[in-house]
Amino acid sequence: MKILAPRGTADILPKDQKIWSKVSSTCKQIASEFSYDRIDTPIFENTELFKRGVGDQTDIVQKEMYTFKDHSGESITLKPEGTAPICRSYLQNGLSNSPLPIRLYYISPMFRYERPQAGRLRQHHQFGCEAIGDPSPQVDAEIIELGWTYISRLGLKNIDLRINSIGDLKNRELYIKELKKFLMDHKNKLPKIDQERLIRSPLRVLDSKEEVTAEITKNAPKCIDYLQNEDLEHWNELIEFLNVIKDTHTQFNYYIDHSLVRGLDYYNRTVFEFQPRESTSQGTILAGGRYDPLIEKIGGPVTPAIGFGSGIERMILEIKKQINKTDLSDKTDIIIIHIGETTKKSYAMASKLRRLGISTVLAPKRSVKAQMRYANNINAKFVLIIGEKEIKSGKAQFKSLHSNIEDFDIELKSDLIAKKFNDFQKISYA
RNA sequence: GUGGGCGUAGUGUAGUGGUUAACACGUCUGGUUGUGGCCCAGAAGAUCGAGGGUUCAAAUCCCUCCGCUCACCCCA
Repeated sequence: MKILAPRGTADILPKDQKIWSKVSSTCKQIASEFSYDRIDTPIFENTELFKRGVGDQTDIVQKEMYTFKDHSGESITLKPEGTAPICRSYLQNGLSNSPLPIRLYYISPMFRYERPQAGRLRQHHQFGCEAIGDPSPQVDAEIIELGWTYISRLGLKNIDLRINSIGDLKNRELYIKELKKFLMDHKNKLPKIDQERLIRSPLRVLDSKEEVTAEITKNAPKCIDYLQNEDLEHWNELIEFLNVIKDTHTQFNYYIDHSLVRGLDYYNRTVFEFQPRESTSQGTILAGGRYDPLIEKIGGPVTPAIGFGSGIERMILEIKKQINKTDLSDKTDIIIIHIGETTKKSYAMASKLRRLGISTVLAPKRSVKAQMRYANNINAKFVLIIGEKEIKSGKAQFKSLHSNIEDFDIELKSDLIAKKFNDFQKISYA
């Protein structure tokens, strides 16, 4: 029986490493532009953190966590999301004593026991940013702009921001009551699944995929109509900020989505998602919101905060969908072809060239024809041919496989070869 | 957790009861003596996802399991 990777996990193969490192270096670059500092928290945490932070009744905690007891009987959970651990670390390490808001980002694997499908894995990776300690809408705007900058820097087009406000707990309760009342009036017309949802979590009826329901909820009461005082002010001001962002980023586009509700308990006020315009069901590539109640829930002082998480695998899916597939794997700069009893000397030459920063391989010991074929098949840029003749004369043939540079002889000195190679590189980019 | 589709060489597919499972791409070798890409010839590579059952005979029919995939639930 072959051993396979566990369900819902994936190897990141050599051919994909280049795009992965491109995405993660973009994360770091953008975070740094916005002055966010990196933080890493452990892969696992005490289970209690997620129960209190994410919410005991959420699907994530109820059925999706990788939870186990360690040898001391402690209940441990592989992190299903990034925000609660950051807040835990923020409290534990006294980051609350730094000038607030503090700006943090992370890149980390996440674990959720779910049924895998396109864009959904049991282990996936998230890039996330959190700004802790500032209640004002300018930070909401900053976080959203950061997310947008990240997306557009990766070259993605046709991505929309959906945004909504779910206010605070009090007006949300009031709103839910009104929404329930409204939906009850149409209960008989609702599909079974939404009748159930109406009882379990009425907000979910809003983003139902049933057409009948969508038709009905068009006229449903809207959450933002129930915002009051500071919540309303916050919302209105955020919209102004969004318009500022729109003025400075040509492709930026947002729309208010009254059906947008998020599945984690800690959110309040601002919630948002970035989604490709033509996306399937797992299309959301970046999502977040304000989570002012969270830190208090896990035992800290009342502390406002906002952030987002972005799935790297989904991001890469979207990049692959949108951007022409050029061969992204690294190319060999020089391959050395060796004939006769020159293998040791050729080996030494490869070694020297590498130390000069040139990606070099020694061709496998086969016939010259086969070595050349190999050189071509791995897409090497140049070939250096070393035979007994060359060792005697001290000069070897240097040959380009792609450009129309003519073959020529070059002295068998690594620094000269390296220099020549680098000169050619410059020409080809000019 | 629920429901649909699918598992045949590295990859993509054909084959729907009957002799050594086919094709394309990829890989390797060769097409005289030390030169790639095109072309030609050849080779290697598959316990037909696993286990069980029906049958004289199973890749093909049935059952179970595993995996992939799509949708739902939910989410990045």
